[in-house]
Amino acid sequence: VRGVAKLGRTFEDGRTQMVGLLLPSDFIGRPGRAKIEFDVTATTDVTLCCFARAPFEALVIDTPHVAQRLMELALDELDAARDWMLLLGRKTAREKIATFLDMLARRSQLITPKGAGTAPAAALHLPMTRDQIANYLGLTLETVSRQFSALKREGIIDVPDRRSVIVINIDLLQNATGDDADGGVVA
Amino acid sequence: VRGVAKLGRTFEDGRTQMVGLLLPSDFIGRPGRAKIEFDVTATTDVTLCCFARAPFEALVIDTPHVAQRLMELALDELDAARDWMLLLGRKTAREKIATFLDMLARRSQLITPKGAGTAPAAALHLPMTRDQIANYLGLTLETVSRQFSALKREGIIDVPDRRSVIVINIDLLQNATGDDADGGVVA
DNA sequence: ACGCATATTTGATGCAGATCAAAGTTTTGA
DNA sequence: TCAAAACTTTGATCTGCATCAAATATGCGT
Repeated sequence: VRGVAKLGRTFEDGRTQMVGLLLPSDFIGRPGRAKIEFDVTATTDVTLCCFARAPFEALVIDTPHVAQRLMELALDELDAARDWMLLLGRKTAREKIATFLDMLARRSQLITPKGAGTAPAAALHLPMTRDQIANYLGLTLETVSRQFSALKREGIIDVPDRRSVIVINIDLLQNATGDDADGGVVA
Repeated sequence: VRGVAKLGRTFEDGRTQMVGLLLPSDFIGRPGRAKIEFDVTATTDVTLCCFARAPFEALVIDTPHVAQRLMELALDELDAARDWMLLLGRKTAREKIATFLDMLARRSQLITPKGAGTAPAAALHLPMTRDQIANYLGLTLETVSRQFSALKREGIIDVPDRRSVIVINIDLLQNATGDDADGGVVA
């Protein structure tokens, strides 16, 4: 209902990889499965809304719309997971950071669209530490820090404090993501 | 219905990443979405079963079980995608190859469980070229080839021809995957 | 305000895997 | 059966990111 949590897994030897971000309205767990195979860690104070399993499963079976809606959520998450696979498998450190910041920029624009028109110099709040960002992107915290510094040196972003980023040049940032520039229009 | 296809995406500069393998009984596309944002490429001859969108969407809305079943499929794929993220983000080349072979070994055992008991020296058929394996694992084809050679040198596998792998020592192979050894039993 | 704990930046170095290059090997088709 | 094309292996070298290490900044409790 409220707060941010992360979904991840840890190897025996300490390596960790975050596989998803849980935001308000997301679900944890699934009907028909007693356990989930990932760690869920709250990154802020979190308010949960719990359902007892048996009644909830009954609800899913009885109410057509519920299963339908859950299916849509699952498919959305699947698409997001696949985008993330692309990032983890093929992007460079710089592209990963740029993609991450661009994602935050887009999301915060959705949240505060009345901000400043096309939103030049939007200030983003980072919801996590460098360490957590590194886990999310499949990097180390040092590399994350270096890429932040590099983007700052190039005048693309500014980092006034450790939890904020100001995007100075969104075009250059998007260039650095490595994604296709066009809107995906294909013949 | 029949055959194997891959789901992936290609960057402008030629980099590609496969994000999923489509096997018989998997779905392509989703209700309520006209396009999908990934490439679908057949790797073998394929037989498809098509549904017209409008009637199918009506079916999903009307029939409770269908949405429920699709949700389960989507959630299964989501779990698989997340496992894959772990592999792409944090595993070494050796671990990726071992994981891939172990996955094939498990799957082929399901398909031919009557093979040879605990299946020592199971011969696996590789459904793809080194190049495609590399795309799947976020590696280059040369690295894939080298890791195959290394595992062969160590006597863990044998590679009689380019489309087959014989697992000589499944325990050593699983050790090399980097996954937890235990069956996931936690207090 | 002070000192400690935690987070971040920056530097130096090493290595895994990418890239470049060339030599096999298997398949295809005439 | 032979040549051409496609795929694979192997070698040499390079590079980006991890790792190791230390200095600096920030926030927090007292």
